Amino acid sequence: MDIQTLKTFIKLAETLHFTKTSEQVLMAQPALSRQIKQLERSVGAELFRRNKRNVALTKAGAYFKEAAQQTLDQLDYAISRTRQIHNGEAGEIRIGYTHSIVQTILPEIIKEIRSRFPDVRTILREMNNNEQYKDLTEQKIDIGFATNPVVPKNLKSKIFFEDVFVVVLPKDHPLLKQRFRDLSAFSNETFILPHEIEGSGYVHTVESICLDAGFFPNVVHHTSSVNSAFKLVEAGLGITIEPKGSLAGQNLAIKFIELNKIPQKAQSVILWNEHTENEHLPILQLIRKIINS
Amino acid sequence: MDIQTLKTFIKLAETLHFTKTSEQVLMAQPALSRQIKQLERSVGAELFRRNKRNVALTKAGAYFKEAAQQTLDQLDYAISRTRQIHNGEAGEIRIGYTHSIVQTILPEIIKEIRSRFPDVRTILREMNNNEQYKDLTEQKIDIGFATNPVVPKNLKSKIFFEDVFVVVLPKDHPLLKQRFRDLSAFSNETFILPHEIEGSGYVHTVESICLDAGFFPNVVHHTSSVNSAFKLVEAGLGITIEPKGSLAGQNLAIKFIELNKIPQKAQSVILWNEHTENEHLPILQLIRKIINS
DNA sequence: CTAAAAAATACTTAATTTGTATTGATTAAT
DNA sequence: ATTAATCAATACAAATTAAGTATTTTTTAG
Repeated sequence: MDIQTLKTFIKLAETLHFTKTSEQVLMAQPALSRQIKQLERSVGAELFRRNKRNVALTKAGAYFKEAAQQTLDQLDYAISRTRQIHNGEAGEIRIGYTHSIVQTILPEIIKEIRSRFPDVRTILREMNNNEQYKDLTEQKIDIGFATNPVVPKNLKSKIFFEDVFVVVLPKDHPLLKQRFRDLSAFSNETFILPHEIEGSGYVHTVESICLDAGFFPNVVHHTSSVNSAFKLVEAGLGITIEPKGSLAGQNLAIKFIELNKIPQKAQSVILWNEHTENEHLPILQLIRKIINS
Repeated sequence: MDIQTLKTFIKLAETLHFTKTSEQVLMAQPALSRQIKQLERSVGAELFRRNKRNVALTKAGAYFKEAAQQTLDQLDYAISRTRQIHNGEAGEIRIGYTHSIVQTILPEIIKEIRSRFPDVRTILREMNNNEQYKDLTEQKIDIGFATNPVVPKNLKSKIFFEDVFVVVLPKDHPLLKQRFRDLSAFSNETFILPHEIEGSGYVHTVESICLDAGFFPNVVHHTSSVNSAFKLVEAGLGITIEPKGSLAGQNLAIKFIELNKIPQKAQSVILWNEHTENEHLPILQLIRKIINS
């Protein structure tokens, strides 16, 4: 049984006229007659009542017309939905991200994906860099947003945002009154290292900043969130080094000094697995457009 | 796009093995490869990811498999339901009947139809003989049960039950004490004619019974139901002539005398239109079996 | 009573699909 | 490391299937 045959049957059931229908579907009348007869045989029911001149639907035919129409509608929907999924216009995209990305560009990306691809469900999961490597490799997520990652060679990556590091100090810190020259002035301070991101080069990057200034940081606190690190700084328990963007929107008694002369930067990186199905290409392109603007 | 192709696709989506699937569906492997490729073209999406040795479903393919399965299930159901309707095993049958049939065989017939053809919806409508002729001709009902009908020649009919007429009298009627010879004894009585059934020969039949006895009945009341006729008889307002079966189950102060010598009988007749679709043939056959037993 | 119309047949032609043989490429085994 | 085996794709010929043309039959309209 052919789909086209069902469509033709429905046309015939509407016109109840073999000749007219055969013209509409661009085939010869005898071919139509045979096709319908064969359909009736394969369904196992008389669908039309013919009396040499008039054609009428039987009860069975009337029912089958409605049912076939429904079936075809369902199939049409399935096909277009399948095509959408193929084109990355539907389905779902699973995104892993580190906490700090939420502070920067992730909300905008999600908003854009939702408006451009309304049929795509975005599944978000906060995870550290290591987990992103693993899930990308196992194709459990489609895109990762990592922070200062050490990218495994089986994954592709692109830095899309770089931020300068700043030294964060309580607002009454004595060194704020002097002109800042370099980080060595803080060699005797106690350090609060921001959120420990496993598998990232983040901690290592901060350490290397200090080492470049000639000392190894005396870390006394590890915090899980940026804000709690700032709270500790405000309370005078130490100082910290953070990307400048982290300070946005807080209202604490802290000050910062930009480290714009050092080579280290806080990097936001997008990660993907090029062996994953390329359905998400349109979304990757969209993201590329956003992060380049 | 062919239905068989969809079935084959689903098999392949399950085995993920062209060669095995081709054996299962009894076709050569290259044919299967081509068929699937053509399916992918007509759907407009890559359904399988092949890398020269392994076959895997794409996201789109996984979705399409589920959707196609649903579609095929729906079509299967539609086909079997269509076939059922064709065979008279499903759908609906519309039955018209006169009041007096309810007294006799109709309940049994309905019960049997329901148990033998559970998927057939029985639509019952009480109507007089004339209405049955009209609705049968216009194919608004499928079967009619009429009482003493004058059958139009475009309809088929079969008498399935004959009842003797009885004269119904109040239990203290003087003539009950004498031996009954013939109806002429009641020539001076006032008559209550039972329910007026339009278009039937019913009234005419009763009249002819009296005429055969040598008088024309003096009708003073027309009643719509058998029971109210009996009530009037009980109250002494007159006598009536009814089929014997009508007396079943009543508990009034009335008596009856059988008219078993006269040729007139109360006839229950089944009517149908042979130009109607023959889907109801199995039901007609069932009814025939019931009324012959 | 004739002509037109509408669906079904008969027969030929065209198109599509299938199968066989083969290729290319990858994995497993000796 | 080389060979054998496995698996899907390609090429071409064969067969099946469906389509078209011409014709027939029956019914309705003028």
